[in-house]
Amino acid sequence: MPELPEVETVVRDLRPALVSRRITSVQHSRQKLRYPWQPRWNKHILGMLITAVRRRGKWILVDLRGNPASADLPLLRVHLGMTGQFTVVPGNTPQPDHVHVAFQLENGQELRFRDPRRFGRVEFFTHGGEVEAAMNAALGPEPFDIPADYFHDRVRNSQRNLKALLLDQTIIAGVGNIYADEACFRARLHPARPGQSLQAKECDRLRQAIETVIQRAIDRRGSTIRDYIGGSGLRGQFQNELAVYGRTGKPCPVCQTPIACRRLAGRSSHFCPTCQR
DNA sequence: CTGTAATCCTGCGAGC
DNA sequence: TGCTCGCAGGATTACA
Repeated sequence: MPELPEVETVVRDLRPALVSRRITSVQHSRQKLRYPWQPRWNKHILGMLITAVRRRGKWILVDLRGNPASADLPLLRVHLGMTGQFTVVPGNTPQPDHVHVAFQLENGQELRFRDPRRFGRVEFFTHGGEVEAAMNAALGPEPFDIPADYFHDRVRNSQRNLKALLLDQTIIAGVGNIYADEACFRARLHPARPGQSLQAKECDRLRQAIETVIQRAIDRRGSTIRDYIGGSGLRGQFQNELAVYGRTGKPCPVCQTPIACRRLAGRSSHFCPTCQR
């Protein structure tokens, strides 16, 4: 499940391969994504130059420049959903199943969006600035610079449990099920605790744990549980270092108590009943 | 303001 | 061995 570390890895892989490249053609499958690629976007994007590849939360942003350049800031916005893969390969690489959009580049490389479960999306906007402003308004800060007083306010004034708070993209952008569970474990906090039950010290421990877990996962190129691969097709490595996620019944790495699994905020939530209070 | 659940979808693994 | 079925969950929407 691509969360911030996985998306960041894709962006870092794609950036050197895409920036300063021109899009020479586009293909899309007839199979409909949840938010389908619109065929009318093809003629807009043809010949455009890729000027930057960025990330915000779990969103991938590809900045484009038309010829002639305009003030419109055309933008390609991609979300990997559950099983999305966004990779650059040589154009003659055989097409696997479930490739929904493919962009050919002038250097013979091909940018492919593949997504077996079709939860993902690839969208084009002629006026990217407005879209990005709206997106930013709906997203909380990145995990690396969560203001302590902001986090304190959002968490300690809420009756929602920690799991729900961490999954809420308007509070922090980029955390999903895996890293929410891992952050709670690292902070030694039970994911079912209501936000308002946290002491200031605990709240800060959680904020720190989120940052640390996300950073370490980025360092290991994310977690490949099943489908995730980076922008150059490589698997992640952080799945080998997960303490609780997907480890139901296995011993806690700290105290050996079997890891428990419960549904919280509609998601399976893994935690150590002994370490996490 | 909350929480819960349905929706989209395919592949996999548990269980029989 | 082969089949069915439940589950995995990011974001959005609906509804209690």
